[in-house]
Amino acid sequence: MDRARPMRADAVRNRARILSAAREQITLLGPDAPMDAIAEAAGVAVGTLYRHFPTKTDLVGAVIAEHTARMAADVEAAADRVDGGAGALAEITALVHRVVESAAADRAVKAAARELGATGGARPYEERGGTAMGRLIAAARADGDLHPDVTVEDFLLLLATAPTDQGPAVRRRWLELFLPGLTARGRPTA
Amino acid sequence: MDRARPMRADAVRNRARILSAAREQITLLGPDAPMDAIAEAAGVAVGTLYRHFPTKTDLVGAVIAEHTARMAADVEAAADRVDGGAGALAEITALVHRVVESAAADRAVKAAARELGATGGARPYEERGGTAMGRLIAAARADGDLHPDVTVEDFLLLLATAPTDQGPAVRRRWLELFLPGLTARGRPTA
DNA sequence: GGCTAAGGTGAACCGATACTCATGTTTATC
DNA sequence: GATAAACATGAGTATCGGTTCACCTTAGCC
Repeated sequence: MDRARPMRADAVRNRARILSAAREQITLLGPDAPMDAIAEAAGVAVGTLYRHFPTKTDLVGAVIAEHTARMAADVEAAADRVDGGAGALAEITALVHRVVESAAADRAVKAAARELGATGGARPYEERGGTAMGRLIAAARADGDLHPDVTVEDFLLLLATAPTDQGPAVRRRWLELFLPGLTARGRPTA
Repeated sequence: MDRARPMRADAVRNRARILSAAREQITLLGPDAPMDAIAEAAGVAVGTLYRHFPTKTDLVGAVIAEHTARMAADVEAAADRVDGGAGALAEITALVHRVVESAAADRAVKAAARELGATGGARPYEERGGTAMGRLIAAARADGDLHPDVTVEDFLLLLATAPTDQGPAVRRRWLELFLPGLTARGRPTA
């Protein structure tokens, strides 16, 4: 593979512009942002857009794949810091706050993805993030800071249900209510 | 007011059928269920549908108003039981489970309402529900079972973020994680 | 039973939006 | 700097869904 000759320079540039414009316009106009608007924002004709992404589902999928990759990298970095001796629970708490804010910023993109059934190429990143999250959970549990039955799925649930359509203050309050259910002190083991 | 003569019998019947069909079709086909599908399911022509509800927003608004009324009645009943001597925290817990399941059943309707900005005539019911919820909170706090800083808004946040797009088991787990943040034992007062 | 206003009908209208394709332009290679 | 393969263009197509309206039907009252 990789037999094909490299993309032409202008094609590379346009592809990047389209991805950026898609994220921008979806955030601005909502999940139903028209392809025409995305094309115009990218400074490109619709036909070009469709050359790079044959379908809107493909385009949105590519945008969430980028998002997921960023998230996964953040989780991995946190797990690495914990391996380096940092406090696991503190890392998790800070990470969760960051990830939730990040999800809120891209909430329209996620809505578009759900609406279209777009998974893009996000799957591998999801797995990497999940693995790293598992490391963090194990470390925090070893410290005795996390309730023993807490799993990666619980954190995905947290991520999936965070109030992304409200302000940061609401999310902080929400986490203040949610996180105790995950910690050892917050919820009795019984 | 109420000066107008009563609705014709067939009009009353059709109105009810339309509301029922709307709920059914939106649940079945998603938030974007076409008006034509709703009309057909109601056994009525589109024109009739538009006679009763001039706009899709009005129709969806009427459906969520019904939903909200049911919820509010449930909250008030619980508050009344607590006034009658029932345990406040237990009532709240059971209530929250019921309300969340109910919200899950009508999740597509709520999505449609959000999408259209339809508030319908739900406002008064929201207020009645809020007032009753306040009574429940006060009672539970008096029992020393609820964290002192918990408000009605916190419960609205819970309701707004419940994972309605997943199975009941996931919601049970989610509540298991969330509720400790509201109780006195679950979260340190410090 | 006949009258009339309230109610019902559904084909047609209209705007929006994802997607196509015939044609023109540019990059990269020799 | 000429050539061919990539790439870009954007007017046009197809479809879909909310809404309208001129005309028909029926309930309810005398």
